[in-house]
Amino acid sequence: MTKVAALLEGRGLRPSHQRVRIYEVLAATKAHPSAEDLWQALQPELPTLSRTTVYNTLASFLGLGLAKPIYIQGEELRYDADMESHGHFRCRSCGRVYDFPFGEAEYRPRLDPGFVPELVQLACVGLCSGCAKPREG
Amino acid sequence: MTKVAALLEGRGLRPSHQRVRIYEVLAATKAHPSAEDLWQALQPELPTLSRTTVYNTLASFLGLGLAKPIYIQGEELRYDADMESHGHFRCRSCGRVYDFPFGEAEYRPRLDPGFVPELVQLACVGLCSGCAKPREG
DNA sequence: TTCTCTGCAAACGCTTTGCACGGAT
DNA sequence: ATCCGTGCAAAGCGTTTGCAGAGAA
Repeated sequence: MTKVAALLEGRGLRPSHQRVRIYEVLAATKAHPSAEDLWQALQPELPTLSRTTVYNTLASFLGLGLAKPIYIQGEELRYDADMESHGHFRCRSCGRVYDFPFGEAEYRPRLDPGFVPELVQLACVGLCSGCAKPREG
Repeated sequence: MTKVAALLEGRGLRPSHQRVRIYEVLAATKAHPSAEDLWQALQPELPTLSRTTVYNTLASFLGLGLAKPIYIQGEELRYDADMESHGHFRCRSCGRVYDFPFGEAEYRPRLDPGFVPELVQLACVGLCSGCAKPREG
């Protein structure tokens, strides 16, 4: 039993080959893949894998706290197996999404009394270091 | 010529009755309406108004800096005619979206060197004052 | 056998596009 | 007469749902 299989089983999810591989691919990347990205990445080794299974599996991961959804400006939903609190920076030139650290404490919103924040998300759009200075370097 | 008509004309947009009314309804609310919301709100007075026109018009407003798009956790796109910088709080119980003040300066993300943020968005999900303490008051 | 998982196909909700009519310049 | 604006209908995209067959327990 692999580590990932044990992890899934520990959350009450049967560690099917599909689920294990979807989790492994998701956890191995920092590219914040969409469902489609994951499906494409797995096509070579699992040519019969259906998008439905990817969607189903990702939905289970979200419910079980194994992954977080990343909503970026009306784009397709992306997923992240890194459960640490962090912000996301999307480069408007190359489209890549980068993490950056942030403690929720330092971005505490100035809400009216009685409002209870449960989730604080910080998102940036701009130019990444690679795209901002193409002539330097 | 009304104030709104002049505003639209000043941006090079012909102040048709539809456009003027869409802008007026958008500017008069703090509810961050979706295209569908605006279309519904205008049905009584403009029963022939099409959704397409609402979408077209809102797209022009965005392009001309007359409104801002609000992307909330995979929900339908909402619009805001308030161009001031502010965060959005969505109550997960009642679904309402509230503004809260924030200067981008106080939420400056800790990005790696070379990254150039152009837009910083802070979004919260939680319970609003009305839903957080239903028994008090 | 029973129950979950899988995956095809169809439906779905929001948004965009193609196109033709109509009204303004 | 020429444009731009409008609005119907259809397409598009990401995602969800219905259902039947496959596979594990």
